[in-house]
Amino acid sequence: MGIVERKIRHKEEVRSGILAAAWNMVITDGWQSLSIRKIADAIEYSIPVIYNHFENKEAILLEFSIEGFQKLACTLSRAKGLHQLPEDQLYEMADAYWEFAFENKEYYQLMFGLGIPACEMVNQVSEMKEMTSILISTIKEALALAKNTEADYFLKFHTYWSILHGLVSIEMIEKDGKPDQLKKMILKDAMQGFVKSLML
Amino acid sequence: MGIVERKIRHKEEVRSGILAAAWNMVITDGWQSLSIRKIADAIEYSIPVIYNHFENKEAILLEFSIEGFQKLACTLSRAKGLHQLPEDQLYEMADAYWEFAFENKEYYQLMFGLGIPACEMVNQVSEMKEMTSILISTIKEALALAKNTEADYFLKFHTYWSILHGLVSIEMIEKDGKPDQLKKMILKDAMQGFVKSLML
DNA sequence: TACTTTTGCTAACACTGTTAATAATTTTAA
DNA sequence: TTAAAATTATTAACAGTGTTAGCAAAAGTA
Repeated sequence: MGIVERKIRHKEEVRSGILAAAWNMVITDGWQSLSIRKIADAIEYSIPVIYNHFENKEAILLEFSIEGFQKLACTLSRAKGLHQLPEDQLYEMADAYWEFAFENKEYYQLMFGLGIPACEMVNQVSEMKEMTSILISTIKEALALAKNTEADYFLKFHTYWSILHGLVSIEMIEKDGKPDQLKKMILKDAMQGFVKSLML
Repeated sequence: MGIVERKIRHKEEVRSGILAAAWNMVITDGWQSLSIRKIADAIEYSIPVIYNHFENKEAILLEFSIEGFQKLACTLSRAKGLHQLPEDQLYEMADAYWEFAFENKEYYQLMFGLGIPACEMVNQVSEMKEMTSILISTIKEALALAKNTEADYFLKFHTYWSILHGLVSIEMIEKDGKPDQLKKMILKDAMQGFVKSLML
């Protein structure tokens, strides 16, 4: 008697229906506008049904976040397989990482809690340009000896800031705070690498 | 007649009272739990009064965001002033940037929309470790020739990932998307610098 | 057919940001 | 001093949000 099978099949249909509806809304209007009520509306079930499949809203987000990390891990693995030399692998993986992030913006933003509150704001903040100009002028001075174009400065500035912002972001995401001494070492190491690469 | 002066003084008192109450709540319970109602409650005024001073909730956040960027720009400027050589300035500024971010977590998180939705999640995602291990193993292989400790791998991995995550984050924050070609150049430049620094 | 279990729904709770209409107060003018 | 005007603050509501207790309906079992 495949009755029980039909039941769990139906249950999974509803479950994937929830995810599909949710994903549809995310693609259309972003993570911010995802709501339980709208999902319930889309799947034509009442609200509490959703709570039979997911403990809460965050559980749905977690589902997508896991999916995102799976995809990313897979992408990196494939990229690595294209080369033998670790250097080449690092280039390829960086490329793949970057590509993934922008071809799967929704995933990436969810995975790393990105640009949700300040997204619309940061660009209005003129004070940010002040900060930017301090950084970029120092980069210029650091590269003054060699012959560099304006584009070079821009690239180096971006790298410099990205290292900092990336270090900070990842550190803040991680729950278990590292010892201060280790944190300092991470920063120092990253900066030494950058400055070395600046001086050719 | 200082009547009008008293009025605008009072108005500014209310305004700064709103900000003070808001900041207090942010320090205590984070950005997520900031609410107009709670602010109104704290300053012992009704809700609409807040809308006489700020257009909406985001405007209050914007106020703090601007404050944050001002502080950061000031901090960087002071750090730069401590040295003459641009290399030293870059080190010092990186240090100051880092220090600022973690001594003003609330500011930094707001400024760059950080770790809000996924903060509690990312650490639960075991799939992230899969991605991490791919990266770290490749770093290991890249450094295999020289004699390195486990700590060295860890540091390089952090730098590598931070560059990527930082680049992506900043790119996503910025409203005006750069041309794809330029994006590619930014990534390439950052990666070349990193790999160069890897090879001493 | 009667009982039990699963399943789904209604309705509510406790919140959120925002605003229209109204009352109270204060300032200005007669 | 009194009446009109302008400012200021309030109440009450709208339109949302996530979440859940209690109840009705359907389905499976005896």
